[in-house]
Amino acid sequence: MRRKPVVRSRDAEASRAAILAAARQRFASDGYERATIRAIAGDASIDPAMVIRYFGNKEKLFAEAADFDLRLPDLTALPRTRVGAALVDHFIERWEEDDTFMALVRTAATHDAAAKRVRSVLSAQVTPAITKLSEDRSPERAGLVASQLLGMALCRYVLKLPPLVGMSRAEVVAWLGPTIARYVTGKPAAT
Amino acid sequence: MRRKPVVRSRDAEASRAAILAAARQRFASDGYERATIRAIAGDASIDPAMVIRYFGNKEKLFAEAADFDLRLPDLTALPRTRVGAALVDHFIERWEEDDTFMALVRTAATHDAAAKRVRSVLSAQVTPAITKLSEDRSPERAGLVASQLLGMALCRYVLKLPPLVGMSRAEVVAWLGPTIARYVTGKPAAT
DNA sequence: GGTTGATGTCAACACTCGTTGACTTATGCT
DNA sequence: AGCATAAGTCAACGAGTGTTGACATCAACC
Repeated sequence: MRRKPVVRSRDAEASRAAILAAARQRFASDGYERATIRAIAGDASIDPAMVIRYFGNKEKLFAEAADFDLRLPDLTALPRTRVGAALVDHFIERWEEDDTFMALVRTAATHDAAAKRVRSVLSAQVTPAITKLSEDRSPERAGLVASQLLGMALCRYVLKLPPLVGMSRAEVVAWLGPTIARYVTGKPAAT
Repeated sequence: MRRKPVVRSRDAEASRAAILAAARQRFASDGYERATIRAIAGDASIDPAMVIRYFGNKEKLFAEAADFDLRLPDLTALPRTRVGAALVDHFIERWEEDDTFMALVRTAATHDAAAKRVRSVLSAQVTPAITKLSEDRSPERAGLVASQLLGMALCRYVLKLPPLVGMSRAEVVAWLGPTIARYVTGKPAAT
């Protein structure tokens, strides 16, 4: 057995991390197809062959790069009236601090594996959180919440619709808060 | 000058139309990169070279295939209470009957020209319609409407989130109607 | 019937992609 | 020092891409 070296001029872990970071950025800004292994390797100042060595193939690299956590807070601790705004605010914060999310949504539009991943995030993270807050139909409620939050993310950060880009975070929260609140605990309109 | 033939066994117009139809379907289901000219030509039973002959290049083919009209109805004729539901219903109908829309959104996620197109649809078609209904801040209102409608389209038709796919059209209208109504004529929450 | 111009076919181009395998270099151990 | 192994380099592969230009074919005119 070889001990872990103290000084590592050739550091596999560092290389892996550099590739992963570059991959996230490329997937986020270019989508799956245009984010080439060569470009990612170039950003990380690493040979393309190393990318394959460390991750097997492009699909697996994406899978690892797009593995992330929504980190939803405990919403039951909040007064009911704050739940909508809190969810929107948390989501925007999470979106803006982590490229992974954008990479996932951009890719999900054209790549099936990524779409599958989004579905599993919904059912594994969003739906359970909402189940604690509402009495019935949590899956539908979670889907509705996703439709508004992902829609805002798409329009504001991917499509960059000018009116939405120009809005402050507080404005977005003020507009979307009541919508999300109604989706979580309210009712649909009478037909 | 040569007259227009009555019987056309070799019909340029028909070929153009076939290419355009095939292109819309491919762009809609595969996105820009994966919708190859060869695949489109194959679907239309036409040589790939003809695609270039008729449309110049792939970019121009997409531009023509993704040129479409939201066909927003005159909303001022409706009672205020029906505006939200009417907008949602019209949007879903339009989405389901025309591949062009899906092609546009799928591609917009990774292709800049397509994103630009979506922005121009917003400012040229949605914002004017909403200006007639609201007293202030129509661009922001239009952006909010787009965020919810495109978000639903993305989640229901592209990502195929199961709870949303399982909902009936009437249910979607009942849930989203009040949201859209508030974005068009209501106010944000007090901070 | 022969000519002409539009329509369609074919093969090839230059390029980029993901991926592979043989090779070289550096590092930590004995 | 010498060795074993991990880390990194390099060139190439086969496949697929958009695009081009030379050639063939058909329909309408003289």
